[in-house]
This record gives sequence, C-alpha cells and structure tokens, in this order.
Amino acid sequence: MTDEPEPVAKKSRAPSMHDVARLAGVSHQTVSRVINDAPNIRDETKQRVLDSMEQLQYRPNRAARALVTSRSRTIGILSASRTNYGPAASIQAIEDAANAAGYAVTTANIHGFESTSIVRAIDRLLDQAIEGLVVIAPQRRVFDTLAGMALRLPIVTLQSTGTDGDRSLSVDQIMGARLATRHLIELGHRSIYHLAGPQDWIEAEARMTGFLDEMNAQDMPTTAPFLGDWTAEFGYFAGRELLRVRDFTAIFAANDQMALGLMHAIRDARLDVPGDISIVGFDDIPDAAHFWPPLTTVRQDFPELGRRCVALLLGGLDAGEQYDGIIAPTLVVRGSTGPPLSR
Amino acid sequence: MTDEPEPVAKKSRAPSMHDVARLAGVSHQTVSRVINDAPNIRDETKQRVLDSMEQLQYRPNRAARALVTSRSRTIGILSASRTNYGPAASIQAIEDAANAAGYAVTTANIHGFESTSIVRAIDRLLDQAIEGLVVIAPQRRVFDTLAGMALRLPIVTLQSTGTDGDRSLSVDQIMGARLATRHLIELGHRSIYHLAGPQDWIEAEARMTGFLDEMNAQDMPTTAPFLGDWTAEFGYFAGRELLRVRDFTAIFAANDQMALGLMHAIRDARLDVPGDISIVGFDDIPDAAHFWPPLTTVRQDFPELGRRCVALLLGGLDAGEQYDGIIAPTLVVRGSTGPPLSR
DNA sequence: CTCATCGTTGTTCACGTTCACAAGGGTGAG
DNA sequence: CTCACCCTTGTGAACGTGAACAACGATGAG
Repeated sequence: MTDEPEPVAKKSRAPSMHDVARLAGVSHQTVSRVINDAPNIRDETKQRVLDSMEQLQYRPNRAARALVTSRSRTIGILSASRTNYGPAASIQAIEDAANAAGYAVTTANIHGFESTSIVRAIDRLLDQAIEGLVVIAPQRRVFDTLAGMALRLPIVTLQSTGTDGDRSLSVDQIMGARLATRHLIELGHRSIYHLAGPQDWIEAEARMTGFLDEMNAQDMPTTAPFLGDWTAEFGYFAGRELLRVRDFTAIFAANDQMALGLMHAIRDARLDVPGDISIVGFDDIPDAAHFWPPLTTVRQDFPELGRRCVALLLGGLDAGEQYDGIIAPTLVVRGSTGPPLSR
Repeated sequence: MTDEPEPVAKKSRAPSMHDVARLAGVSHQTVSRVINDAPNIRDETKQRVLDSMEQLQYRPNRAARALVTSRSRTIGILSASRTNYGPAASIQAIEDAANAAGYAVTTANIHGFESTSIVRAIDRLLDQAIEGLVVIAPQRRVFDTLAGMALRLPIVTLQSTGTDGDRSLSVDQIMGARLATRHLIELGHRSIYHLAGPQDWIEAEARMTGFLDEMNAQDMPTTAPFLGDWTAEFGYFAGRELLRVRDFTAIFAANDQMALGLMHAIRDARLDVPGDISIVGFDDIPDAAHFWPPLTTVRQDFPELGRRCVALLLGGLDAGEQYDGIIAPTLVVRGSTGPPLSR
C-alpha cells in the first residue's frame, strides 16, 4: 500500500508552465504561447490551457522570464524628499502609468546630500536591472553623479529646465515663476522679494530665473533672493528675518510650504496678508486653498507629468519618437495677494 | 591563431559569473562563493575574484538568483492615498529599512473603492513574487479581500487596531484620540464634536472609538460623529455645516488636513480659533506647526513605524519572534486649543 | 608510509521561461 | 496523385545562478 508517502505534502513549489501543460495535455511551449498571446493557436486548445491555468492558480514566474529575455520590465525612480506633495504625486502617477503598461516600478531615495548616498541609490536601482530611469526632484549633484556613471539607460528627468542633453520633461518652472511675478507686478507691487529653494536644486534655480527674468523685463529693481530649504519651518524663519527690514510689499516663495511659514511669521508680526504683504507660492498642494489666507500659487499638473513621463520613457525604450516636454503651469489666484495698501 | 573573430563586438550582454570566473582563472562557483561570502576561500583567490568583478563592472543577476533560490527578496506595499503625509512617510521608512536589509520594495496603489481595484493591486504584487506584504492605510474592504484570497505570506498591517489575527503594528490610534479628547475636556470644553475619517477606514474607526471612550469615561454627552474623507476640502465643507448649529466649543478632527479645512470655515464665519472654537487634529504633519493658528495635534512617529514594520516582517520571514506592536503617540499642544470663553 | 581528514576548488544539475527550429496534418494547385 | 505550403503543436537548448556532490592537494596521526 505504501500508504501515501506525500499525499498532500507535494506543495511548496508554485505551479509552473509544465504543470499547466500536463493538465491541459499540451506542451509547455503551447502554454507559453497562450500567455503571450501568440497567433495560430486553436481556440479550443487555448481555452483548455486557460482553464488549466485558472484551476492551478498559475502565475508566470517573472524571474524566469526576465532571465531568458534579459528584460526586467521594471522602471526605476530616483527621488528625494518624497514626503512632499509634488514628488509623491509624481511617483504615484508614474507608478500607475507604468503598471498600466505592464511595467513594475522600484524607487530609491536619496538621503542627505552626500554623493555616496546618490551612488548607493543608483546602485540599488541597477541591481534591479531597471530598463529606464526617472529622476525626480533633481539636484545638480545628482546629475553630475549620473553623468559620471555613464549609464546605458533611457533616462527621463522630471522638473528640470529642459536644457540638458538627457530627455527631460517638466512643468515650465520659469514660466510659472514669471506668471507669479507678473501677477504681483500687475497688482502694483514695486518691491518684491523672492524666497528661493535650495541652491543645488534645478527646480529652485529655474524658479529664481523666472522671477529675475520677469522683474528685469518690467524694469523692476531686484534684490538677491533668499535661499531656503523648501520647509515651512524655514519660511517662518526667513519671514522673521525679512521683516526686520520690511522694505517690500510682496514675496514670491518658491513653494507652498515656505509660503505657509512666511504667512505665519507675518501674522506673528501683527501684519496682514495681503493688506501689508502679498504672498505667492508654487505647487498648489491640496491644502493651499485652505491656508489662511488661501494661497495664491502656481499649479503644476503632477499626474499629467507622471503620465507623460512614462509615455516618454517607454516610447524611448521601444523606439524613438517625438515628444512635447513642457507642460504649462497655471496661476491660481486666491486670497493671499492684493494691491499694496501703503505707498 | 584564430585571430579574434569578434574583437570588440562581443557586447550587449552584461558580464556574468562565467566572465568573471574566466578572467580570474577560477570556476563560476568560486565566484558565487565570493559573492555570498562563503567560508573556506583562500584570501588570494578571493581577492583575484573581487578584482575581476571590479574590472568587469560585474553585477549579480537578480533574476537568475531569484529563479534558482525561489526567493525574490522583495517586499510588497499595498497603499492608498499615498500623497498624504502619513502613508508617504511610512513608505519611505519601510523602503529604507528594507533596503538596509537587502530587500527591494514594490508598491501597489489602490484607487477608488471598488474591490476589483484592490484585487488588481494585490495581483500585481503577487506577480512580483513578493515575500511579505505591508498594508498601509487599511480599509475594511482591503482586509476582507485579503482574507478572501488566503495568501500564504507574512502580512503586516500598519495603523490598524491590532485586534486582527494578522500581525499588525501601529501607533495606538485609540490612545491618541483619547489624549486629544482629554486635552479638550481638561480645558473645560463640554460640548465636543468629532469629525471622523471615512467609515471604511480602520484607522478612522479607531480614532472615533478613542474619542467616544474618553467622552464616556468622563461622562460627557456625545453626538454622532461627522464622517469625512480626510481632505481639507471636506473639513471646510463640514465646518460650514456644523456652524449652522453651533452648539459646541471644540472639534476633534481625525486628521490635520480636515482640521485645516475646519479652521478655514470658522474664520470665514468671523469666528476665532481657539477663542470661539478649539480645534485638535491628528498626525502632526510638518506644516501643522505653521497653520493659523498653529495646530494642536497628535503626533505619530511614522519613521519608527516603518522601521519596526520591516523588522517585524523580516523577523517573521526568518523566524517567529516577539514584537511590541504598539507605538505610543504624543499630544502636541499648540495655538488652536484653549479654554472656552463663553459659557 | 599510509590513510583519514580538512580546506579549497571544480563539475554537474536544476530552476521556469522563451526562442529557434522541426514535425505533423490538412488544403489547394498543378 | 503529388507536392508545396500553411496552420498548429512539440522538442531541445539557453539564460545566470546556487546547491549538491566530487575531486584534489596538503596535513597530521598512527
């Protein structure tokens, strides 16, 4: 009888193509054809295979496929400060678009600012054999490191100025900054400050450029921008510093968080926004409409950015093609801006 | 001589173990041993192999390794609303901890509330052959779906109540809610409303439970909580509705965003926070300290949560072990709460 | 001197899939 | 009737790695 050496214990391994093939009475290759829906399979055969797959709860083994095709079907994202709204929204959009195209996504976070951290992050992505790379929230240092590594990969950078050799895709930061600045000038402000982002960030640089361009175009005097770090905390600190001088009637902050901190400092000084000082932000994070006062800001369409990003990357993977790399931002006027009262 | 049939054109394929082995004059198995630092390798041999790896810029092929070991070394994260601060911070912490342990991370987003979306998301993770699953921002529906699928995987759920059969790990939501509620009561408030999160969310339910527990413990009358959707937009809407009645002096909002919207609505009604109405939030997002007024809220230590989560999951993968699944939250008192004026 | 043992290295196979090619049966034209 | 061709399916090899086992030389004990 040899009573059941392994009656049910024949488990542990997941069913493979061969198991499906055996059950369906075909060869493993036929199963493969069904999966990759190749032409020239008899309908009845195909159905029998599908039924067997269903019955066994079969799942293709991604590793085996990657091994033989030497394609990982994975996209890597290199990101910094992903708890911020912009990067988070971009990542989500990229993931969704990539998934829809049958690609998986891996992310690697950069901490701090040492270049070893950057190299390690890229290394982890390469270990995953990514087929394409998206760089979010790029800093000069990241680009330099990337250039030094001479990767043989399609790379798309988000939120850059679009002036680099790599393919890039971005909301037009310069135009956004000009919109914000022009809005303040049209309201009658003559002395406008800019609270910029960290110097290393391409995004911050572009916004600063946009600010200066517009100020110059309108023959306005400019002062050196204040360099911040994107946080509300810094905005608050910067506000307190700036208010010591108080020779301005408006501030254009390089993002919404810093604008929030600024408004906090201004209120602490018993001044009014926008009565005494107008504030403009950048990003239009979901909370911005409910700040006090509701923040005038520049809206970036992050989901659209993510979608196009994947289209560009995958298009670049399969074949070169045209693309429109610039997305126009929109100015959203809310309560934090108004004409200067005193003058 | 057979002079070099393909002198330089031998490209395209990445170098494999065999290439390294040939260069070092050893067998591929020796290379394998060096990589997995097995014992009993002569130092000189090891060094020669390392040099060859360096020279060829060799990277182990993860797919091949996964195929033969049938271990993907990948952790899956099932998340919803990841543009919010809490989930985003948790994901980042989990990734970092997982990477440090040599694991990769894949995420899948749930959109909307249809269970097909949940199934698809889990399916994508299973396609990646994940070895463990982290569920962030869990909703009842997700758990039901998960239970129905009977996965043979270690699962850790974040931010749940800890009452489920699965291993879970969370900041103690009930205690956090009680802290917030007690704070309001101690200030002298007698009529307190709760603006809760979406009904389906376990997290929202726990906060509501904490609120009701504390109110009952102190013999306070309670009214039915208002059910929201986590957004500032909804907080604003809810605020306008609640102000029609205005039979309360304080509101405990289930997260900071909704608290922000509430404060916006209160200001629009020409009322003062905290003079007329005190507001408490939950999460302590980085911006909360700069809201107007700065928000009293309950702080959750998301990074710590992520770290412990991975420790638990990986501990669970390798061997069962003890764990401390509850992290205590902290009440952060700021300007949005004070004693009731009128009474 | 011989044999067992240990440290070090090599050989062979298996993992689950796709690719290249072959084989078999049916159909139509000459 | 025969041959060429197409449609459908099967066979065998290969991808890069790790596991099991074998082999080799050196060392030490008897």
